[in-house]
Amino acid sequence: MPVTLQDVAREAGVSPATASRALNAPELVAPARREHVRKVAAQLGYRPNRAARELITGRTGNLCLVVPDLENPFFAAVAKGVQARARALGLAVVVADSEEDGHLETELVGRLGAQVDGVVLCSPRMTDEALDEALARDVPLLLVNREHPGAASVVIDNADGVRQAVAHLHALGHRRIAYAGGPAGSWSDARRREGLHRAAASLPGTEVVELGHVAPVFDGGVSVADLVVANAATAVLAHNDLVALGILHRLVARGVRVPDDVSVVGYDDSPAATLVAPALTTVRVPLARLGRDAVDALVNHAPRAARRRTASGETESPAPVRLSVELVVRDSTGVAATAGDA
Amino acid sequence: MPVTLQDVAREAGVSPATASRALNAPELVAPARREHVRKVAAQLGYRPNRAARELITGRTGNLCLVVPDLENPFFAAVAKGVQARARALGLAVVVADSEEDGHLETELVGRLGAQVDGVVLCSPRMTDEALDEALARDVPLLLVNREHPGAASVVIDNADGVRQAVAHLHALGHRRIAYAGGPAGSWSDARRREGLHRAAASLPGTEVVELGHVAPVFDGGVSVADLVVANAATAVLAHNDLVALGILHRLVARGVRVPDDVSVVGYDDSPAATLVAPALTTVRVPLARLGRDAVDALVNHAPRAARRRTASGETESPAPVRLSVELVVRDSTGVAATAGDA
DNA sequence: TTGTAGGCGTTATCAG
DNA sequence: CTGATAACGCCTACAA
Repeated sequence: MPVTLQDVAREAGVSPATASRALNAPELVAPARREHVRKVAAQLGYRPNRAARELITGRTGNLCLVVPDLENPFFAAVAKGVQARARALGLAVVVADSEEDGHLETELVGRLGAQVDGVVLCSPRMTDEALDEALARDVPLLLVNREHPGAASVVIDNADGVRQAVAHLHALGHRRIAYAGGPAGSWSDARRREGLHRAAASLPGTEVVELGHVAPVFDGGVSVADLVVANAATAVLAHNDLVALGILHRLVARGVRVPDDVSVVGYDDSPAATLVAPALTTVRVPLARLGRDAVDALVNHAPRAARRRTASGETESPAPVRLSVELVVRDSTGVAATAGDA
Repeated sequence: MPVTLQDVAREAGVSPATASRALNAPELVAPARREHVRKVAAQLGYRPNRAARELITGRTGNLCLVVPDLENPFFAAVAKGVQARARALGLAVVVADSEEDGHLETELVGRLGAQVDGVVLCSPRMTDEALDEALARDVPLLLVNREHPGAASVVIDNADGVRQAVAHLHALGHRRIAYAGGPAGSWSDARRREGLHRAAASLPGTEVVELGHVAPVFDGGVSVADLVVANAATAVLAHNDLVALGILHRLVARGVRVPDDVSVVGYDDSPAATLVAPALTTVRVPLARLGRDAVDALVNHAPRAARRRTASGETESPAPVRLSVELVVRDSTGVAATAGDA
């Protein structure tokens, strides 16, 4: 039987209203009383009942974070950032793992969205239509790693990351570069593909070999590594570090030397990137900041309806927060001894 | 303005009480009415207000999970398991990262514990005293990876894991085995140390070199690798895979060959273990199951007071759920060519 | 500056 | 089997 505000009020010899104000609106209460009430509350170990408060204020003090895979270091890092920033704001975080499944994701947003003040939806796998529906609910929704008309979002400069990677590989002499893309339907993958082709086009003599869509995990990389060799590419750019690591693994197992025969570049600079030797050259993404900024954007900006309508009736997106990325060169690209010969 | 139960009741032409029962206790309502109410509720898109329900039932439908570090693959995997099982039970999970800090951990349990139906506390860093206090609150608490008098817990057979690892190393010819232990105060580390010395004692001629307490992350491993060499150990057992990977990394960087010069064994078999070449020999822990069983134990077993008092007045712990572990031999131990020479 | 009173949406208790 | 009615703990006009 927990201590209620009534208990505090009685013990402090004031009315419940005064007790409430002493704790939530200190400036409305005479200093002496205020302090007295607060002291009593502390002594009694009073904890406000969130349900009661929520019932009347409509606010839960909870955020929800939905990610495709908690074990993926990328999402783990974002989750950590979200968690930290939310805590600093006095908010708790309900986390849900959608298992890379757009349908489950949609269901989770619907179910959990009803009991929180806002939802951070990270790298959504759901369709644009499903996103529209989710947006239509009255929960503030913030997208990480995807843009969508009418939705607030925090993204990274996907295209610039691949541009930097390709420029680096080109400088090393590579002319035939394979791309192990992300999951089919991945928004960031589409952005990177665009960036990749644009970058290649601006670098004369550079060819891109598309390896198709790859599961964004280690085994996904393992399964496409042979295609890199079969296509006579001298370098490969992977959708994320895990895929890059898988490629690296398979390449080494086949006796292909990295980076002498083939250079490998990852994306994210997740903690996994430095676990291996050769260490992964990768595009560093400000992971924790992605999470922190997502919370800030959600709290400050996306109050209820992120979308607005212009005079002409079109839906207008709030400008996405766009974070820059930076190539980190390590051993997995090195200087490609044979690249020029290809 | 969401649809309330009142709306449903009015629309269906029944009282709120009947509407409530039709949805939550179907057997108490005449079939025809029951279906009618349910249909109306569905049409109106009725969603029960959790706050109102919680206010009267006292149950939140939320669990809380506190881990030292979300980015550690061990905890990420446990979190994933907790998350999955909770969802299957219709529960949401509030996740908190304690940043390996016992004080923060204590605070989080206190703060979040008040708003959930139970807390899964994973690898607690807090003191026994703090644990006692946490247990004294009226939130069911379940410990993962730690035992404590009066607390329900799900653990692994820590000692048996090191026993298997040492037996393996011994069979390979190793006689001088270094141990890179976990964080100071870590319960599982203490269990493993015990197991280590017992195992070594039963294997004649085997010496254990204690390397002290190591931060349970990659860099922790990097920082103790040199001690392995300095102590002329031919094998090293690490507190977890991350530490093992750090050791591996530094060893390779120094030109020490693995496993030819030194064998390395990890613990957990987290996803990181297979990221490298040589792949890590490690003690496989059923990570997802740890999370699932934790939720099950919390829900089924730890209703309010996990502790009971015996006739004699002692506190009695419910028997911990103990999961077995299994050594997975991979390339990082191999056959130690020089081990016998040491 | 403080107290009183009403109600947020649900479920539980009872009477019918 | 069904329907009033009373809480649950808190906040917030409104009145004093």
